[in-house]
Amino acid sequence: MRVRLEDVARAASVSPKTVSRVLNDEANVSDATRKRVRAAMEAMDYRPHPSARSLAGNRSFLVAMLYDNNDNPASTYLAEIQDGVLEACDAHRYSMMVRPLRMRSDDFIRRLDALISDHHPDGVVLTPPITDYAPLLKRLRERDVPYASVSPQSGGGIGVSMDEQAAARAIVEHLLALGHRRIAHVVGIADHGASRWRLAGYREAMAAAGLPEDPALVVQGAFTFGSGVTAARELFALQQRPTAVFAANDDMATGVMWAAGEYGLKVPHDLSVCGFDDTPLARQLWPALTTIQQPSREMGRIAAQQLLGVLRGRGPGELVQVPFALQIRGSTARAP
Amino acid sequence: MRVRLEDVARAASVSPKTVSRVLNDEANVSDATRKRVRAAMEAMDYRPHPSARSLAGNRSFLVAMLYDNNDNPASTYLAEIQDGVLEACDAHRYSMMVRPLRMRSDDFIRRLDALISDHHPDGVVLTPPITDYAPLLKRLRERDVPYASVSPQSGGGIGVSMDEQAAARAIVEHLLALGHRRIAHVVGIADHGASRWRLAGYREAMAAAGLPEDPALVVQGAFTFGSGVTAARELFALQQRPTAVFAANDDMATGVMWAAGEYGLKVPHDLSVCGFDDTPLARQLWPALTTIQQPSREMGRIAAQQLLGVLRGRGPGELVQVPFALQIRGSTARAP
DNA sequence: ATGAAAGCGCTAACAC
DNA sequence: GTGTTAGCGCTTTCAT
Repeated sequence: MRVRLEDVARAASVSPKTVSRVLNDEANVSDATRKRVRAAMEAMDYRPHPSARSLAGNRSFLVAMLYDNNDNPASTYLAEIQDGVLEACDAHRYSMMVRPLRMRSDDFIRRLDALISDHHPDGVVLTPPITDYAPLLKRLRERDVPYASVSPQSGGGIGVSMDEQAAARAIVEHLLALGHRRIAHVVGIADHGASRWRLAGYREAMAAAGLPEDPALVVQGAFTFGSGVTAARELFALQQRPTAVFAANDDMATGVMWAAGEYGLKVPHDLSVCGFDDTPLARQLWPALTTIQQPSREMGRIAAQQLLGVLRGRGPGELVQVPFALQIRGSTARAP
Repeated sequence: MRVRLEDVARAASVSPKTVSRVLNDEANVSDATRKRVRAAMEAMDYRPHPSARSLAGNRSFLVAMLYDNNDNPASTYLAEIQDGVLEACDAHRYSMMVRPLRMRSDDFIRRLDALISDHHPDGVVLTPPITDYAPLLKRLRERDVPYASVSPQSGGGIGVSMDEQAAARAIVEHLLALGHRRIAHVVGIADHGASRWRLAGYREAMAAAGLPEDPALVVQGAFTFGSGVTAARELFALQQRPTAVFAANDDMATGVMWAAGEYGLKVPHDLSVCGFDDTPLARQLWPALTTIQQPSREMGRIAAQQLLGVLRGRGPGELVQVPFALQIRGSTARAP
């Protein structure tokens, strides 16, 4: 039969309430008692019943991870974040649920409300791009649901972020160091923070090198392979082709490499290409892709840790900054 | 304030128990009453409290999806399955949790036990390769936890499967039709069902074409890009090189294409390459990869539906077979 | 076909 | 520092 809190209490010769206190790391239990209760729990392999706990305590020990499955980033990226979040939740014996939501759908808020009413998560972790969706944030605050964000655009909340602008700058500086001057940039979906930062980093590096911005070299993409192909065709049709292309993510960079093949351009001999994210794909291409590595798994873990800190009453939480790593591979070489 | 079952009962002028009956689709409620109660629920936007429900009813309305995050398949594959499972769970107002587990770890069963004791899932969905891990299945049966499998090797249980052997046969027949005779196969991780079926299909097609098996043309891989590269190098070093390579998944096929580049072999002119799974990568390579498309998302949904059918007392469930689709792309062409 | 009473396993509020 | 009492919101069992 199931071991209940009451059984532990009897075994440790204390009241149920005391066992509850120990279980929840509350104060006002003497060290001796605490130890005795812990031993009893251990010996009996006691597992608190989550439903009883949440019913009585009015908290669910549940964290929901929200993501956009419409114009979402690469599935690898999300999978890694998810693993990180899960890891942190496990460590604190919280459970996690995942919720795909469509930001561009008009019943977004209704679905969010349903999630909250149906499952009562104690908090949520937000992943890009919904990290910056104002109506969502507003609703979460209205309903008093704490949240932590992965790579938010604004700095107000808690969670984790990476200096994407500095990373973009670093990758463009790498191209500049290889002697490239006509460097193009393929932009991501307009309102995503990722797109803005990477574009800003590109501009900053170009300006610092004394290169005036050539609007023809900045083309719009949409984070997909196909949009990379289209953007690259536009670039290759120019009178003065770029000698290097920095795409705002690896998928678009792959599209650029594909289009290069169509145009008979050899990468990296005729054209250097680089991306952003370091998806597994980046290593599998031939030549392998120069890109920026994000510690996605760790970012997921950190965001969840910040949220859990708040839920467990361990202070207000913060926005943690993580480092990036420039991965130089075969797709970039000296300018022709 | 929260609307409770009792409030609905009052509004519909019935007892709480009757509302409960309606909520759970039980018998012994007159149509008129049922309708009235439903209307009241709707009007008040009633949401049953999941914890109260599971505490009193001794069921969690929770489905756990188990996967191996050690030698797991591509993350895209799992992400799609996950989305499908989630879709089915949502439709029946079950919640879903995901659990990475390491099959090759000695505390596997302990972790499984912890999952069951801590979260009390009403059932679990198993994904390859843990679908076939005997100790796991045994423990689930011992603890009376119903499960449904995605692509199990043995036919006893419920879930969903695809005729992978027929698919492998089809892809090899495609190569044969292009005039290839020296067709190599890169095998996946030995004990995975996927590896066995795909190898069996290869053999079957070759035998049917009257080609004796050449052991040198069957090399071991491990489902990873790197293992595809290694396997291909082995093949290209042969006196008589193959003119086509069928790799047991897309990642390995990508490795084969990479190695072909190293050896100066043009795909598909000098060498045809095909894979299995139709990951997004397959379309992004250049040339794009001929492969087998699995309806992963739908498979996840179907597996979950079968499980939910059992949990909801809707009969015993079955092992549903789904069709595959041969995707012919640029990586395969007439034999040189 | 419907209802009354009891209780699932835990925690909140309040004693002491 | 510890215990007592009364629920949390639902389902069970057993009446009727």
